[in-house]
Amino acid sequence: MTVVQIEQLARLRLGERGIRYTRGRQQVLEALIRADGPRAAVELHREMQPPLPLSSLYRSLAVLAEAGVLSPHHGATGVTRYEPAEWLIGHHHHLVCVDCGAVDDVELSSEMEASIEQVAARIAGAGGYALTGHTLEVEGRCRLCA
Amino acid sequence: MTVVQIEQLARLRLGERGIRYTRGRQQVLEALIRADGPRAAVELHREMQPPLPLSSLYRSLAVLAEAGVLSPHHGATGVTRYEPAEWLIGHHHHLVCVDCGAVDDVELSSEMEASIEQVAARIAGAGGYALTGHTLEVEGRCRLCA
DNA sequence: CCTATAATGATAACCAATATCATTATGGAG
DNA sequence: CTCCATAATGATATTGGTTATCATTATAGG
Repeated sequence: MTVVQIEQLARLRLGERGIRYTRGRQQVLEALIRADGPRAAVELHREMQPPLPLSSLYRSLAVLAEAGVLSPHHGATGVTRYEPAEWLIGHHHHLVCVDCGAVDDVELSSEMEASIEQVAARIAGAGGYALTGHTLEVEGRCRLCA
Repeated sequence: MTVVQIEQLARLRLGERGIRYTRGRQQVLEALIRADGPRAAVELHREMQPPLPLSSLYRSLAVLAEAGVLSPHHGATGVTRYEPAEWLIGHHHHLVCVDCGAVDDVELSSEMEASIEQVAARIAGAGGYALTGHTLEVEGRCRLCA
């Protein structure tokens, strides 16, 4: 899936809900597509050119998440990171560095994914929950922090 | 493992580090042992009798986490929940309600746990990380929110 | 082109969490 | 047991990420 294709789908989804795909929101989504993992508002603000005002940035993130285009992830120290939703960039898991907090996206082979899904279904069933999703958070020390 | 046994181990660990196991810290740990899942400072504050001051409560949580007695978990809306570390209450996973935010602890059969560990090791290896741990977060809707 | 509505962005407000610091409690030495 | 050095407490102030407010600006449809 190319960047353009993803944007196409996102624009469509927003259109269905009467939400405009404005320049600012485009900037945010594109930055998140290019990033290879979840990013926080402050991080995006630093690396965006021109730098969207923080208030608009936060609102854009909230709007896009509300529309299901972005998924929020809650990391350490109370910061919320966002990335394009799974229906846009595919189902994946996260590899988190316990030292520096870096987050990498990881895709699994279908066999591994299947075994995890099976476990998740069992857990949900045992607890009387209606399963809606799962994430395997793998923690470790990245090469730089080793 | 009984509550008393867990407290014994915690007290020992604190003692090794020259940290006192005071009444306030005891209250916090006991409340978290009784709770069957992670709890936030505010939640503990509500259900503790007598209600430890929030400032002390936050500090106790930080001290106990720093000493490795508690593990922090970062949930939605930027709140941090704590629970006794796994070496005290055993390795487990979390079942999170996407609606009300309730969190239940779940233990897996050794076979399921083994398969997840295998996947985690693969992921860490592929990303060049030194594996330190993993958590499978299963999301669903609890019975009350169904 | 006009108008209704959505989006923006500067500013203020919010709230969980942390830092400060004077006071109190604790455990060991004498 | 008493004294003392040190740790812990708790009221208060502060921080920092995030959200709300609201006047201004931009956009889509008629």
